[in-house]
Amino acid sequence: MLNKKQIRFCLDEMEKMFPNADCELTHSNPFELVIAVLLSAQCTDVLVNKVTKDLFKKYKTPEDYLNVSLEELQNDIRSIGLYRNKAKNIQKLCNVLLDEYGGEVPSSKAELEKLAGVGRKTANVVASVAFGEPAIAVDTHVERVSKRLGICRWKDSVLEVEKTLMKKVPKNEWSVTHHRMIFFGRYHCKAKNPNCSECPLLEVCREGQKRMKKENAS
DNA sequence: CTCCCGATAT
DNA sequence: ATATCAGGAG
Repeated sequence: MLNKKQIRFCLDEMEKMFPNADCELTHSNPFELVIAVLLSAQCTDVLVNKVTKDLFKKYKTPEDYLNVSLEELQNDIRSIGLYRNKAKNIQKLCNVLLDEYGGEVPSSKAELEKLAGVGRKTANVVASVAFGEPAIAVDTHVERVSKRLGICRWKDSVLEVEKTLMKKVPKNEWSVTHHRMIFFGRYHCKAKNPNCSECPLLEVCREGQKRMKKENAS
């Protein structure tokens, strides 16, 4: 496991690599962000943005999503994948926003997590990006990077990864760290061909050193 | 744990 | 062909 000093080194190097890391989901208000993050499950941001470009022109309010049939909404988001669940969840979510929150998106993580299709990760993203609340959303990239570097254990659940990160990263850096880890995972420490040979974190990365050793042997 | 699921990279 | 993508619900 990495010690405090090594983790500090990782965070600083990630900042150098991605000084402008930020949310890459196109949105202009909290409601659009909730929809975008819900759609982003098991799907790339690039594809989500492609779909929401037209979607957000057609649907501005919760009422708009409820004034069409489920089939029509499914069709409008079909290329995203998992579209049946996502369309159903969007309409459920819109009903609750109108019934319980006056059509507005709640700002607390606890309230967000009650919404259909919104789990812990999505709630963390919305609370952090839309409302400035400190949070570390653990998605596939944050999980992979944390485990490869040795910030947490391989067998840890996403919740355990989040707890570890909250403990080891200063609270005022949670949101930026979360975004830097996503960029690092998305563009450098990729799932398939991580660029270990040109990685500034190699000296502290257990997985990177293992991969380099294997590469030299072959 | 399984299922949902199309687009893209490799 | 197959793995992967800002996961969540049952």
